[in-house]
Amino acid sequence: MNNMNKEENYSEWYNNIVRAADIIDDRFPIKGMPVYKQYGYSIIRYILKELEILLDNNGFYPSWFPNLIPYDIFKKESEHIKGFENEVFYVTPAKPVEEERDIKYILRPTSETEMYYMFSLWIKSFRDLPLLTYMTNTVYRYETKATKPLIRGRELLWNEAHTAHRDLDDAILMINKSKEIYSNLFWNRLHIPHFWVKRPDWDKFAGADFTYAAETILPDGRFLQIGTTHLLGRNFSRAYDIIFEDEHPFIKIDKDTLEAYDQKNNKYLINFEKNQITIKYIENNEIKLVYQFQEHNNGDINEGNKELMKDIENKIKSIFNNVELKKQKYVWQTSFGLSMRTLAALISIHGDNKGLILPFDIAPIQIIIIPVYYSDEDKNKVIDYSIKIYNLLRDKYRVKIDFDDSKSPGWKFNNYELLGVPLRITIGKREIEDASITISIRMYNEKYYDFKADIDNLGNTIKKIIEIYENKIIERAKNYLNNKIFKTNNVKDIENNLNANIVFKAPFCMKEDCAENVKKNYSLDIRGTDINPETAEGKCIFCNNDARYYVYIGKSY
RNA sequence: GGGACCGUAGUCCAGCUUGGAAGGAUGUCGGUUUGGGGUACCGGUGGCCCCGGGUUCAAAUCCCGGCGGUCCCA
Repeated sequence: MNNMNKEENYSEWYNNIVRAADIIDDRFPIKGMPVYKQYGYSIIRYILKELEILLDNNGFYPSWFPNLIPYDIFKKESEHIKGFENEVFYVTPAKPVEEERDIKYILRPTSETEMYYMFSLWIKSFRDLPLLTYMTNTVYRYETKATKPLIRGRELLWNEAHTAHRDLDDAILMINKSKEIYSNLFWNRLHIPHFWVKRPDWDKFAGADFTYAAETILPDGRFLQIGTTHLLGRNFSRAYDIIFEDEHPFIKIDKDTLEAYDQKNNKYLINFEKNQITIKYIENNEIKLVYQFQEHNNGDINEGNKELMKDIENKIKSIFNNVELKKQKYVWQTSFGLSMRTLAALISIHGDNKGLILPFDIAPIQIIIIPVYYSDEDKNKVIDYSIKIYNLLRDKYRVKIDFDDSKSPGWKFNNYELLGVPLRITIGKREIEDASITISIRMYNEKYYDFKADIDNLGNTIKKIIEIYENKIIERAKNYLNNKIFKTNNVKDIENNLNANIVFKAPFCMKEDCAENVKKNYSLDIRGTDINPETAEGKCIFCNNDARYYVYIGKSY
């Protein structure tokens, strides 16, 4: 290993550790397509398993769609193709490509298009909704820039979830649910500090109405997106004809009719705002919200209350002449994904100069038993005793004894530290003599911390020690972001800290050309606003236009 | 999109400027030793010097093209 100093040179440390700890082997001769080795792939499987259990518990079911997508199906949604067409791998069946029409298939860069083609065949009734499915798979994007194992590659191992809903409200609930699921995984299982931002419009997923992203910050002060969730609205259902017949019709009233009606009748309160039309109905001197339609609806009005709906349906029909009642509706959709960048974040944030540090649940080896002996006579006793301990633990934990005679105990200590094994049990003459064991905890940048324990109450002792171990990781994770975000109202603070390995939070105008200037002048990205935005009373620190919110600004992967 | 640097044993690298017998460390294998924080020593093993073309009596070395990688800037 060249450099294992995380503080000194994070990038080099990272590249070294993913190789040394047997996560990946990137000598496979295609750029951005490393081989996942047994130890790394095991960790990945434990992470994905935790995620899949969470999805299953929330009503999702797994599915598999082919790796190839017919080119003409891929091309249906115009915004989507704009975002991806320059980075897809084209596949042709044993024939040289001369023109575009020779391209038959693409390797999926993400699965919206192929899945939604099928959704349109599957979804016929409101009873088919919501449709919730996920797929753990690989997708392919022809990255031309620098690739980095697990962070940016041409083959991307991830889990993508796709949903279809009756209405906007239900889709929004799913967006929130997806954030909960991901944050649950990040905080409770993996202890990865993160926060959610809303991407600026110019940076949202191609084909989405909006995109939320879970961001963390790596030790070098750059953002790493570890999860995203998109409100797809009805952009894809329109392109792929995902239409269902609903219980109630929606009511299409043209704007002129509504406005004319509003002026001569005060029974219905019809309110036009910037992006929203609200219709309220007065009954028994009570004002009830009847319809609300936002820009997503694009002229269609969603029902609120079911019973009221039928009633209103008839009333509206009797009042307006040119009202159109339709039960055929386009579904509302969301999609969200979580890639093995999660593992990159886990390695980068928890790891130290000795190697990996893994949350207990996802460690491929949770407890390593290392026998220590000086003579053949001792050896037999020590190994018998080790097997005895192993048998006490094997049902509950992933435990392993290292019998390898060709490596010294010291070598093994260092090796399992590198692999991030949480607990180590050392067994030698001393332990046999007083029927004890020595349990040690993997510590951040320090030697293992030793505990002496009796065999009698081993189960409980181990449980307590696991708790100590986990709490140490959680404690560090909680404090991790404290010094990484610099909140400021002064552009000088940014200029003076461009090389400080931190990100900034500052009032920003949300204009794309201003963001382009920031990129040009400082090489910083406008990453997005908090999910619950922090109001800024003032001016954009870059262009001095009005700024409504604080946004996150920094370098990113 | 623009630029800089790099590719030599499984790994990390020296050699290239000034063309002339492919080197070291590490790993790996055999052995002795050692073992509670990467034991030490001895012996062996391992190379289409990234690929293709060119210049030359002669190319790891110089030139052109490609492939692969690292980093910086937009």
